[in-house]
Amino acid sequence: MPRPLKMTYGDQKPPYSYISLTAMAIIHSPQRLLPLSEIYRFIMEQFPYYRKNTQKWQNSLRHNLSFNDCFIKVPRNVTKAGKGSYWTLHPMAFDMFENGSLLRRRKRFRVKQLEKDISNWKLAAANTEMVNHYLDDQLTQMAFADPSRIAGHIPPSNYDLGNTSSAAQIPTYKAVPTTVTQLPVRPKRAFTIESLIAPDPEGLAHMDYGSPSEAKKPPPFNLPFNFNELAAQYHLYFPSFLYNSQYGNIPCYQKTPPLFHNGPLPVF
DNA sequence: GAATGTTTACAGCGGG
DNA sequence: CCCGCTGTAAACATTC
Repeated sequence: MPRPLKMTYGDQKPPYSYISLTAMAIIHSPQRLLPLSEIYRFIMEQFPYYRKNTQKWQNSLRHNLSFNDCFIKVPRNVTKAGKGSYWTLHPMAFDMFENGSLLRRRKRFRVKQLEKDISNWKLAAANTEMVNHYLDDQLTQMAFADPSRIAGHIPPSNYDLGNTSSAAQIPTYKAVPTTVTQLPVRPKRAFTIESLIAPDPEGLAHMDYGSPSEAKKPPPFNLPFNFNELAAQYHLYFPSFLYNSQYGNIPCYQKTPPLFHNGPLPVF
């Protein structure tokens, strides 16, 4: 029986791990994307315990950001100077916590190395098409050099959170034009004819995911913190962007707004 | 120099 | 007892 959580902790240490605290901060930011300093600030504002001994716990927190695959470093826009990167949550990291509780993770979230590489490359490439094409070339060369190294690492289609097609994407090692498909997320529904043909619930059918100016507001911050609830919302805010590469559909672990559209690149 | 990020090491704890 | 998760410390590199 889990210990009931209080709504405030005063100067007492809250029962959340650094991973949980960081996840809270990120999810409660309007863009689900925060620089390190803002993560610190959120934690200090919400939990007075962390207003002291800042050197110690901030070192631990940085260690967690680097060490855990569930956090993704997003490079700053190259045209926007500033120190440090932005951090976000890996979209597939949401089932880490038991019953939505942030007290202790069920299982550490890990990403296979090559998948991590692809993800990081895409993020690193987000700011310039030129870099993006360069990295595609690198992947192509890698695949030609040693296809077996790629094959076992291609994410299955269930990484596409909004797509109902089931066929896993098989890498073909054939150069194809690079395009990006943005798929709006449709909420899961019962597998019945009536349910499947019914229109999306009001407010979801016409949701615009793509406009930078319409960054969705974060949900209000309340304790105890229900991770599952917010995770569900997170996927509404961040539909999966499938990157149609020569290896099949690779998810782009990117935040809204979509970074590979034709308009001006967003400035973080 | 300070902030940020990476890595290694180790200890405590709980579960299997 | 082993293993995995977490917290802590520390060294070091990078960037502004």
